[in-house]
Amino acid sequence: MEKIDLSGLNLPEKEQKILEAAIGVFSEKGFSAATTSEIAKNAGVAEGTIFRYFKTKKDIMRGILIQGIQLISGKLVMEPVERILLSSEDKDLRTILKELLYDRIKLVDTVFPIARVILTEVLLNEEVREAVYQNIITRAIKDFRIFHRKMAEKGLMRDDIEPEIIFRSILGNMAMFIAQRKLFGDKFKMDDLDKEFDKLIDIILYGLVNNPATPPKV
Amino acid sequence: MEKIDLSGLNLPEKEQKILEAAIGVFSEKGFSAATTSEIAKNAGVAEGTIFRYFKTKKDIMRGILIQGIQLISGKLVMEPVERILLSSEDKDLRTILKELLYDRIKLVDTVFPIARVILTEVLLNEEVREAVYQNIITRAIKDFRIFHRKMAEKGLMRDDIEPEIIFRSILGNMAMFIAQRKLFGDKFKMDDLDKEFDKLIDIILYGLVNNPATPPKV
Amino acid sequence: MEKIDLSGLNLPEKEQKILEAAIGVFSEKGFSAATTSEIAKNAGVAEGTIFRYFKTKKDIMRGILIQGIQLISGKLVMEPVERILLSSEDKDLRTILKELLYDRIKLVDTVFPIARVILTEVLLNEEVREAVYQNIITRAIKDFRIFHRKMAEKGLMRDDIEPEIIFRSILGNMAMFIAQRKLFGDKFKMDDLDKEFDKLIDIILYGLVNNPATPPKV
Amino acid sequence: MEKIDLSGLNLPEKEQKILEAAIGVFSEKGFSAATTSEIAKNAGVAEGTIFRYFKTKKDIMRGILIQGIQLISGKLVMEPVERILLSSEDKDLRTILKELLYDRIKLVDTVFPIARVILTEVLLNEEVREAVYQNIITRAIKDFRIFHRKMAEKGLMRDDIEPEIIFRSILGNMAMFIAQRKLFGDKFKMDDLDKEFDKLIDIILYGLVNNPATPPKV
DNA sequence: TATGAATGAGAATTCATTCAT
DNA sequence: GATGAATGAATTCTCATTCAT
Repeated sequence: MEKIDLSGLNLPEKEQKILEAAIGVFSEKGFSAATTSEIAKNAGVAEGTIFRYFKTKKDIMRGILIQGIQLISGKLVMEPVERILLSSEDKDLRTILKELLYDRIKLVDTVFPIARVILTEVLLNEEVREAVYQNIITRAIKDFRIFHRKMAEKGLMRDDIEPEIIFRSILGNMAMFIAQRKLFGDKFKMDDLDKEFDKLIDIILYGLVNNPATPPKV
Repeated sequence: MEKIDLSGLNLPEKEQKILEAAIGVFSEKGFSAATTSEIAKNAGVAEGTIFRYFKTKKDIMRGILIQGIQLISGKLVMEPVERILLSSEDKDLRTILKELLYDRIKLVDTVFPIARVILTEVLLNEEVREAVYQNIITRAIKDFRIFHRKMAEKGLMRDDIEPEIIFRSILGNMAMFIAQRKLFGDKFKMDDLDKEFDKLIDIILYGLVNNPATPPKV
Repeated sequence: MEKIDLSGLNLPEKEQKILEAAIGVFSEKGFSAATTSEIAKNAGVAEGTIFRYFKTKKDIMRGILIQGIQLISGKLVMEPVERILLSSEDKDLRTILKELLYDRIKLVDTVFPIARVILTEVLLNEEVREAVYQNIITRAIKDFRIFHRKMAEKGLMRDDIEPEIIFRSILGNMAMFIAQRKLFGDKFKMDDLDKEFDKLIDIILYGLVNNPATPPKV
Repeated sequence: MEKIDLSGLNLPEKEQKILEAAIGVFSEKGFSAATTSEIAKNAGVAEGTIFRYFKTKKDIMRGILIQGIQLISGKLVMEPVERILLSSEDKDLRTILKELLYDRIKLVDTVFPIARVILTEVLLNEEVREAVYQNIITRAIKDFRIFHRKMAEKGLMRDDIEPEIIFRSILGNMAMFIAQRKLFGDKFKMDDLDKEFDKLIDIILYGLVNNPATPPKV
């Protein structure tokens, strides 16, 4: 079972173990099909112990979402984006994007289980949707807007379409790329990761039209 | 509750009712949290009746997937794509795409519940993933390849990147667009659908770079 | 285990069996210490069956209280009292009381388990107290008031003390008599029931003072 | 929460606190529904500490019963009755009874929680019934017999009925009076306590018959 | 001695599935 | 075929009790 490391969060040892185990089980079976008995076994604690840390099974999910959203909106979104925004002064868009994507995709790779838990819940649960929107999406969009303005001012990014829509497109491209790798990875022969990235970025940057003005790919 | 119409499939009346009800309940609660009792109530049959048509609850899901995949790969993928391929001789790519998307998005709108059921299962269930891959994805890619070759030959679509990747990009853009509308629809003020489509297509076609060669949008 | 017969209530067969079993178990162990598993076993049904008839264990208690209060306020209080009131025209108070007590005590004997359940709950549960007060006590007092007025008019019952207080005294005497028999029955050698009744009534009628005017007991 | 003071018993401080807390919780919820965790919280000790003083939860109940019975049979029964027996030489029965009742009822008022615990257990538990019988009832009856003989010799109390039965009647009257006050106190408008006592005693002494020989009440 | 985290047996409750009608 | 009452295995959750610190 894939395990995600929450040791950076300074939770009590058992709580951390329970959350990590729960992420694994929820990720594989979904919330309803997961049992507290299996979570306990995977966490290496007694079933009763779970309920000392989480009043109900639902509260375990809440715990995951809180930690997951924190993890994602912290490490995953805010920090690297700000880092890249600050250091991107003299790089071209392709380089920046590639750097960004590299970082992002590696990260998503490591947080895939928790991301899948969140995604499944987003599909089924209005409340979680709201939380994700408030805590992840709005912050990401805010960050992207700043980045977009900077790029647009330099003439590197189009300005005729709202940044939200551009952001959505980037997200869609990346999400599909990740989905393909994680869910159907064995079914597509892929080039090495670097070449894949170049193609992905190329599409994101220039679209699918055969444009003579398109600069040559790396 | 959203209801999907399976009357085109010539199933026995009760079986069809049960499937339609199950799609609704599975879509809202997920497979495990859905109860056969609620499905029965929504279908207007006795709980026992369900088990005359489906040996187990899992078999209901199988029934949905079979019908859903059939529905999607039939009405949703093959037929319209072929229609567009045959009639696209003298249209430019934007027109074709817009037509295609219009159709697709309307369709996805109507089959959203079943799509959500399939998507959730794809996330959790290797077996379903396999079925979806075999029945939907490969067929769609095969179709797209034909379309791509035609477009590339006319110089309307780039040829330097594999059609699978182009297809993935289109899919990612569309999926994100739909997800935004269906899951967070109340949170974004949108233009009217037509303008949204234009922007979406514009991004798909030309990417996010501020390219002087980009033709003016409608 | 003592069993009470609820067949006069026209409940569904299983519901009746469950209630009867629950009365037995609640009566012996109290509500909290009773388990649904034991109730099921005593009722001869599967544990799950209980929850088709009663949503929760608390609802079983509610069912008992409803049936019990109905039973008591119907058969136990209203009907016989009215019967005795109507037929008491030419009897003296001792005869009436004896008749009344005979009837009451036999009845209480048969409904002892349910009475014990109600009594225990009355001690612990404000809500039940309220229900008992509304449904049993007020009705009993109302009846007694009518009876008291009639007796007082004939000069057979004292009129210088509120009927509620007289009623309370009768109740207290009877309750203690029953409690002694049911809870400590093996510890006191008793005369035969008839003699016991005479003494009980004698005390109720004339008190404990050595009153020369006291008529000779039977 | 009502708290009973056990400081006269010279128990270790923590044991006393635990017993006092347990009386409160048992009295409100009954034995089974009470949790050791709540007892610990109310006692201001850790949950584990309870089990240093009492091997099991049942042993807490045993501790309460032992202390309670001791308390009742000591302070409540023996001492005051003896006091009254010794000092009653020249008082009439009404005065003696009133004095006795005043004392008793005040006392019962203060020990209501523990009395409720004992009563509930008496209803459910044969063992406790036995202990109460041996330690409280027989002693009380023995005392009352002495009192009764003295009164009967003076011609103040009837001699034609066994003292046990007279005692039972007094007890029943008092118990019902207390029950009404404690359990349904808010539902009956009462006179002031003194008048209530007079009526109660009047009924106990003279019964409910309209007896011309009955002396006028105070 | 006191603590309170951890335990796990046992309780209430749910629900897919069966089957007599 | 259709029904829905009955089932009981499985699940979540509680809580008395233990024990390392």
